[in-house]
Amino acid sequence: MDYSETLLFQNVSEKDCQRMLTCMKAQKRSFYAGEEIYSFDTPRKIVGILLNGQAAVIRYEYNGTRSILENLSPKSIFGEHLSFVPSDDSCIAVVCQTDCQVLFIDYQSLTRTCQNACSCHTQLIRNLLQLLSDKTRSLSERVEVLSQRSIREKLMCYFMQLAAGKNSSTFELPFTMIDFADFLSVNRSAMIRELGKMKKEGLIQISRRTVTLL
Amino acid sequence: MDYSETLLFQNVSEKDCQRMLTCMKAQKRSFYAGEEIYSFDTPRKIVGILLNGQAAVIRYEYNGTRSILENLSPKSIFGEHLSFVPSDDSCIAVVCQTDCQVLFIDYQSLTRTCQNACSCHTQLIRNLLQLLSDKTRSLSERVEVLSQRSIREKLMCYFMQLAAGKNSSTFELPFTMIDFADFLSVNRSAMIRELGKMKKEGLIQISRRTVTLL
DNA sequence: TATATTCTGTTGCTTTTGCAACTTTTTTGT
DNA sequence: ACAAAAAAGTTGCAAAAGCAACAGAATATA
Repeated sequence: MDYSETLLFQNVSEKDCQRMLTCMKAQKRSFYAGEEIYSFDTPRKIVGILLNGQAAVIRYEYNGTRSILENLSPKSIFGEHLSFVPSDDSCIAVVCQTDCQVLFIDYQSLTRTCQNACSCHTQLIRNLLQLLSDKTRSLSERVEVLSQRSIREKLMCYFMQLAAGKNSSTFELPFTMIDFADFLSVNRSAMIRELGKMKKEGLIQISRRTVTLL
Repeated sequence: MDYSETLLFQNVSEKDCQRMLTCMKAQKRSFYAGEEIYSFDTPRKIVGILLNGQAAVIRYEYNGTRSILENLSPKSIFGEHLSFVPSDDSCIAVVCQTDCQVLFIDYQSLTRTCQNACSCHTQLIRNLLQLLSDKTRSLSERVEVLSQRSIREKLMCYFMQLAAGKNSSTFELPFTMIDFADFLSVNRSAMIRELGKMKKEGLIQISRRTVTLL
């Protein structure tokens, strides 16, 4: 794998990159679809970077409710330092939806210049800044959707984000309907009912996972 | 003002600090309670750092709905690069709730080493990393609250965050009831009704803005 | 200190959402 | 190509949340 292709090692030579990976106790691991990648219940001082595949931060409430807190695409970063705190009656984990590969890095050695003082570490921190800034942005988008009051408003808000992202009024939903409802934190059948109404009212077109805003 | 007291200029000498502030076209501005500090409608390539006072990121929907997307305490960072995208039927702004002071910095010169190549710039980026990591964490907490399904669950989730933050089961709400409802994205009277029920059921004690978890 | 304004808390009614149980369609695995 | 499993979609009913119009309390202002 060419690590310099990942955002984190952007503008770092492959050679420096390998040296730093050792220095930072980096581990690459592969997971099968459905496997748990990371649990926030037993937090470790590491960050994970999704190299490829699709994953999600999921909260399982003990009453059976499931919520998708965050949808992770390749190059997303996650870890205890950056994220969620499980409560007494829930557990939170990163679960992969497709097979995927993850790079785990020790957070301390990532943010602090090591004794070997690799000059390229500065570049690394700059890259990390970019990753975090992206994460902030995606979490803000998430807050925008979830702070909408009705199911219809949540749907429209998210659709507009997807449309803006693709720069097109037609786009694909990255979820099954089940996951989509858990992502919006609403009841699945109520959501499908609302989608039906919006379709009938001529607000959207939707077939399978393809949506068009009208 | 001693800038080295702000998180951003932590471990930077006052002298270096002043030099960099010039280099990064930093501006300190004061605002009165209720004033708009920053609007996401006409985004500028700057970040703001709240030096003191209380502010909030607020979305005004044209149908009259108001939502508090984020609550900003001193040392919080905000700006176009990190945050919210207003839609066609809403506008988003940072509004201060008390008098406050804000430091505005050009984002480009903050993240890129300038020609003068101040050695201390590395420290600055490290500090910025910390600010962003804090922001990520607070946004994640926000997502956790908003992804709760019922008003009661939202209330309890937020109360537990406040309790964890103060390390005490008694804490103060940082809002009026009106703002609190807008923060949880729920109807005010429904929220107060629910608080009443929770009190009656012995889940919490509440008088004015002081809450105790039982 | 009187008056206006904002905030808090109540209540009945309406609308939306959630829930459960079900059928139909699609996907997966052998 | 078939069976089994998972996902998508429907519906009636129940529960929760929203809304509007209040009254009383607290706060600000003149």
